[in-house]
Amino acid sequence: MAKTSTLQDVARVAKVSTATVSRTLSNPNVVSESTRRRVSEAVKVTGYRINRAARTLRTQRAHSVLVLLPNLSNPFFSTILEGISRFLSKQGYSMLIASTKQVHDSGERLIDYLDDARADGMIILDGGLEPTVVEMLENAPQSKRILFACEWVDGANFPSVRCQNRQGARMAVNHLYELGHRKIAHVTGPDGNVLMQRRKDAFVEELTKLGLEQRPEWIFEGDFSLEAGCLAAKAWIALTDRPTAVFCASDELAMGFIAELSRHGHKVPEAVSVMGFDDIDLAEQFIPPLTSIRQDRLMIGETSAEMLMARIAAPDDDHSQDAAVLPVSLVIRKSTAPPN
Amino acid sequence: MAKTSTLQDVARVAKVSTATVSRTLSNPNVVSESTRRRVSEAVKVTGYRINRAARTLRTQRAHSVLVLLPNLSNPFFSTILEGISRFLSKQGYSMLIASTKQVHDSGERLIDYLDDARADGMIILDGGLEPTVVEMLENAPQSKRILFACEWVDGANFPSVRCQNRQGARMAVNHLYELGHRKIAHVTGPDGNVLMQRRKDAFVEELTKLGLEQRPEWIFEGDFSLEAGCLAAKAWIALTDRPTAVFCASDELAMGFIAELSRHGHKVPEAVSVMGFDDIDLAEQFIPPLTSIRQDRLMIGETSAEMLMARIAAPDDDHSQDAAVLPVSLVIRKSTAPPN
DNA sequence: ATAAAATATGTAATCGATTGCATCGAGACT
DNA sequence: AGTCTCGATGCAATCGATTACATATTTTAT
Repeated sequence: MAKTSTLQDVARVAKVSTATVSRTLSNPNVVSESTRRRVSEAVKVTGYRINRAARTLRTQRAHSVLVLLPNLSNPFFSTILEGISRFLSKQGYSMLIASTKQVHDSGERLIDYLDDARADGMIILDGGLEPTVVEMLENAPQSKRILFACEWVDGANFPSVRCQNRQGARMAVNHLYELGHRKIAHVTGPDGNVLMQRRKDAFVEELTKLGLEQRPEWIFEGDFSLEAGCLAAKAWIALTDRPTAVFCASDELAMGFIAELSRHGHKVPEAVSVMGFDDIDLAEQFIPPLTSIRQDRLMIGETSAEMLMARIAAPDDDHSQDAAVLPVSLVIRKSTAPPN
Repeated sequence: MAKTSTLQDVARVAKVSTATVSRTLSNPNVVSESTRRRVSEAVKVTGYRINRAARTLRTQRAHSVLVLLPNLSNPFFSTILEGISRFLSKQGYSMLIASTKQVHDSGERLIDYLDDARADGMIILDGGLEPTVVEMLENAPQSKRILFACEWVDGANFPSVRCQNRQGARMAVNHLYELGHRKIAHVTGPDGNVLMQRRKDAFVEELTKLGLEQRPEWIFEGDFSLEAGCLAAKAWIALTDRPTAVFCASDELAMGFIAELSRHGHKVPEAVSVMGFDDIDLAEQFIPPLTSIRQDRLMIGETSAEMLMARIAAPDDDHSQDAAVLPVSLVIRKSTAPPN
C-alpha cells in the first residue's frame, strides 16, 4: 500500500523544515508569501493528508464529537443527527455515534470516550440515563464537555438544548379548545421521561386554567410506542363518556391511537380529534395528516453542536447556565376538527 | 483538569517498564502471573485509560469505521446502523457517521477518512455515488477497506452485502398472483437506483413467466418519497382499466399510494391490493397494516461490519469476490386480499 | 553439570504533527 | 557604525503507546 505522505515529505519537497510546513498549514500568515506558495505546491505534489492521530496526540484535540442516543433504531433522531453533523463538518470535526444501551451492555463507560482521546465532547440525547451514570459524568473532570439535547436529567447541572415542551402542550390544548372541544384527554409518554412529564404538567395546568373538566380516566398512560397508542385507543373506546379530543404526547402515540380507532370503525377527526407532538416526517403523510406540535430537529442538532463547540473552545468560561430553549409551533392538519 | 494517567504512570505504580504494561494489556499471556496481577492492580489504582490517538499513531489502526449514508435524515438506515454498531463495539471499534452529500458539499473527499487515520474502513450505504467518486475509491490504495451494503454500484468491484431483491420481487408477484390477481401494476423506485432496477426487472420477468398482461401505463415511475406514491395513486385512479393489485418498490411508496387512494375514497385492499418492500417498522402499524417483503436490517448491519472487519484484519487475502446475499421474506398483513 | 532453549522483562526507537526556543538576516534607530 | 527589533525559519523535545532487540532468568535436555 502506497504510504500516504507525511509532513516530512512535504518539507523535503518544499525545501523547508517540518515546522514551517506545519505553520503554513495551520497559521498561514506567519510565513512568508513565497514559502506559502512553495509549501502549497509541495502539498499538492505529494498529496499530503494530515494524520489526525498524530495531531490528536500532540494537541490533545480529537476533532470529533460523540453523539449518544438511547437506541440507534429510533428514527426520531435522524434529523437531529443531520443538524449536528452539518455543524461539525463545517468545523472539520467528525461525528461518532453510540447508543447508551450498547455502551452500557458492552461494559464500557460513557466517559471513556472522552478519556481515551476519541472525542472532545459529547452530546447526549438520552434523558433516561441511570442516576449512577449521571453522577459519574458530573464528577468527571471532562464534565464541561458534555451537553444534553432534547432530553435532560432533572437535577443534573449540564448545559442543554431543549424545546418549549410546556408551551407546546399549551398550544395543543388551546388549539383543541378553540375548535370547541371541552372534554380533552391526554395520552402520556413513558413514566419518568422529563419531556413527557413537562408536557403532561402543562396539559393539566392549561385545562385548569381554562376551567375544563378533568378526570383520571381521561389520562392514558403510554410510552414511546405505537402500541401504547393502540392501548389508549382501546381504553378510550371502552369509556362511556368519551372525550371529544385527545392530545398525545408524541406523534407515534397519536398514530397508534388513530390506527386502533380505525380498526374499530371510529373515524378521525369525526369521532374524535387527535393530535400529536414532534411533527415527525410521517405526520404529514399519515391518514389523516396529523395535527402536531413541531420541533425543528435540524435546529436542535445545529444548536447543540454549536454550543458544545463553544464549550470545547473555551472550557474555562462559565457555561454552567448555558441552556437554549427552542421554539415550537402548531401545525394544523386534518386530524383535528370541531366536535360533532 | 486532572490529566488522565498514562502507561508511564501505571508502570511506575506497578514497578515495571511501560513495555511490560503494554504487553500485559494487549497480550496478557506473555507476562508472568504475578506481573499481571500487579499491573491490573496498578491500572485500577491509576484509573488508566488507553490513549487511542497514541495507539493509532503507533499501530496505524484507528479502531473505528466510517459509515456513509446518502442522507442522515433517512430513517431507513437506523436499524442497519444498530447492527453495524453492535458488531463493531464488540470488537472495541467505534462508528463514525457521515453523509455522502455532506462530505461532498464540504469539499472533502471520501477517501480522506481512510487517508488521515480517522477510520480503518468504510461501509457505504449509498449506491448513488458519482462515477468519478467511485473511480477514485477504486483506484485508492485503501480500496480494500471499502464495502458496500444494501446498495452497490454496478461495474465497481467492491465487496458487498445485499438482499435478495429479485427474489423479493418474485415473491411479491407470486403472492398477488396466488390471491387471484391477474392485472398487477408496479410503482418503481428512483431511476438509476440499482436496488429498484433489480426489483423492477424481476417484476417484469415474473409477470412474463406467469403469462400476465403487461402494459406500459401499469408501471408508475416513482422515487424514494411518499409523494411519489401519491402521484402513482393519482395515475392509477385516472386509468379506465385499473390493475387490481400494485407492487410498490418500497414501503414509503406503498404508504403514499394508499394515503392518496384513501383521500379519494378508494379502500385498500377492497379496491386494490397494495404491497411494499423493506418492511420498515411502520409497515406493521400502518392502516391497513402493510403486506411487504422483509429485509433483516439488523443482519445487514452485522454482516457488513463482520465482513469489513475480516478485510481489515487480513487485507491481503483475496476478498474480491466477497458478497453476501441475505434472504428476504414475505410478510402478509392486511393490505393485500383476493380481488373483488 | 552444562549447554541450549524458553520465558520474562527492560531499553530505546518509532509513529507524525506541533511548538517553545534559538538563530539569522534585514531594516530601524541612535 | 553599532545595537536593537522584528519577521521568518529551523532545531529538537514532546504527546503516549508499541515493539524489535537486548538482556536476564529459569527451565529443559543431554
